[in-house]
Amino acid sequence: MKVTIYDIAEKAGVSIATVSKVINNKGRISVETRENVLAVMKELNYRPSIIATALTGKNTNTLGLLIPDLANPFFAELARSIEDSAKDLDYNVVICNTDYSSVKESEYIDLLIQKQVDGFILASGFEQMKPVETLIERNIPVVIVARELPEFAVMSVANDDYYGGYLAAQHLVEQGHQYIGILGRDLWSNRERIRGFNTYLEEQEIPLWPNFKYIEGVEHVEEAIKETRRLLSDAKRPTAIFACNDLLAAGAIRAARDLDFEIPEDLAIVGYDDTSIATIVQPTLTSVAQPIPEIGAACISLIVNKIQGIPVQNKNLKFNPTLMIRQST
Amino acid sequence: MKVTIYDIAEKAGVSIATVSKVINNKGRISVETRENVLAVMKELNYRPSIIATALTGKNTNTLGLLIPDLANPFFAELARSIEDSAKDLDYNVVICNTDYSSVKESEYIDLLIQKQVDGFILASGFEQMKPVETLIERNIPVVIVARELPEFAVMSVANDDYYGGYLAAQHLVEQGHQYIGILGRDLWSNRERIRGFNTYLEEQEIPLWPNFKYIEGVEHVEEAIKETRRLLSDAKRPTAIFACNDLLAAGAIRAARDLDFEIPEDLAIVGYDDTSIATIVQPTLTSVAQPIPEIGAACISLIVNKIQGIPVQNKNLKFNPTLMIRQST
DNA sequence: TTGAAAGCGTTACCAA
DNA sequence: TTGGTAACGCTTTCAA
Repeated sequence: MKVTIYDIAEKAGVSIATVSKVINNKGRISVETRENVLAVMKELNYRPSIIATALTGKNTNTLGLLIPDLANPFFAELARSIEDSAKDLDYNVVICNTDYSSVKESEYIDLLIQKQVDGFILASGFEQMKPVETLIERNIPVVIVARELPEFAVMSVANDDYYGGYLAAQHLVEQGHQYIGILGRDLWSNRERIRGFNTYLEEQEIPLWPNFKYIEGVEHVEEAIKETRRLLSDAKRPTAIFACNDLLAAGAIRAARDLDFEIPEDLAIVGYDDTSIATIVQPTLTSVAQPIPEIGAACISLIVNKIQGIPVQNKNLKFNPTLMIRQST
Repeated sequence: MKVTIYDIAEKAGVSIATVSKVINNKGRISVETRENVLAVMKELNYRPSIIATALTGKNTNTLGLLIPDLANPFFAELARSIEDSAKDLDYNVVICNTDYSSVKESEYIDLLIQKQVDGFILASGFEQMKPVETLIERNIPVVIVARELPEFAVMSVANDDYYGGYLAAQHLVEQGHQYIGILGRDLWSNRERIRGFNTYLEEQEIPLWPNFKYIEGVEHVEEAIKETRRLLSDAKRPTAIFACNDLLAAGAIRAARDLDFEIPEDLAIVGYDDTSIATIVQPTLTSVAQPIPEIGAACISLIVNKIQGIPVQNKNLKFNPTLMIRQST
């Protein structure tokens, strides 16, 4: 049923080798034969099997993307921008949700290796390094996005989390806040954000939040509500909150309003990622913006160059975040 | 570098045919040989190449998912639930954004056919039917999700849009509203939702909104803000708005508040999809809920059964939406 | 119970 | 400029 290179060869009265050459624009073929073959291909609506092609050692033009959770708007927007950029270069993306689970990370990597994807874009947490090492050992192109792995010589794309945290602190302090709560899960990128945040406070000789706790669990909004309640019920409550992503910030806003705190008068809030959430919440959310489309494009550009053997100068791209000031501060 | 069936065969001192049989649990193999081969496979960390397997006519265990826009939380959540369910059955999902573009729909379908995906889940608009017909003619499994194609004998999974619209109308009318604006793009599902909505109004002999216009453009929130402004500046302004998705509803909320309308006192708003947005906005949003996890699971179940040749009784699944009442009404 | 060999749709080398 | 053919890694049929 399916039309193969043999059908084309037969109908065009040439060998399959010749057909293969015109498909790939290789070798020397007379104009006539080429046009003839092309015509037959069009007539029969021929499409080479990528499967068969891949078996001979060529690429599958497929990339694996490991992401913690598509339902988190930041990752959805990142996945979207990666997919868009991939399409421009004729690549497809297999998206896998890991839920921050090391087991799933490892399973998916195994599976996608089996499927012979040309490269991996890792946006998952990877607190566990073994699967990534496997990739590197096997010399499979990898780009890490939204975090860094200084221990490895892998390509990476990220925003400068440290600087983003620094920006957030600076903004809040300039607004007169001294006592600032922090909301975030225990992830590499958040640790960086908090490190940048605290650095600014230290520079200003402002004491750090005394009983900071990382948030557990994946239900961002719910967790943030719970934790914000705790912070606000403190004897000496914070006048501002820095949330390590917009979802957490949305939870903080909700909790604050439930307790009849006015934002930003009684409590200022800064989020991170500047996703669509930031303009949907009320009041709109001041948030540290990552240039998501640029990040996505950079991932694809890095990995495709690597796949095609094109040397790149800078293998570790870092974009500057910017502070989007809105009503919440 | 890569370990193949030949390596296993050699090291185990058997033929590749034997190895293949133990891999697939076929034919009759002595316990000893089987265990020996298994041991060697484990030792060499052997993984069959899915590419090579596929070339022999077997499945790729990969599904194509065409979605209009991952950045829309409804589709992100749907994609996530589909991916989750797929993983449970050892399938991977290639996610493609179409931006509601017929050209992209068609390009992606072509490409994924070339890549020999085992089936397609179509959540994109498909106002243009040709690509879908191609799939059907080629006898490639397809399930349509979030809309129906009564013209075709394809499998489908959806919520009952007509009933969802009806529910929304009923709720608003019961709250005393008579003059209700509608926000929605011109899509099949929205036409159904609006049809259901209007049916209820007609049953109650309430006149329909006189100058209804479908919304254009993809920037949901922005478009909704613009259109809501228009509605609210009308001489006889609506007291309620039914938005065909939560993003539009969020835009309506923003526009209303910008104009100092109190919600729900001055303007009630009902959304659709009950995505995470509904509990993030302020006030929280009354929304017609689709059972997204069930819908995702149903898609995968239908298509995998079809792929594996397992007959299914009901090829067109319809889930009942439910109304989640919150602060906006 | 095991294995030889053909076949899946391509590519690429080497001859012609 | 063209074509024959081995090779890619696996499955499957048929013999042994």
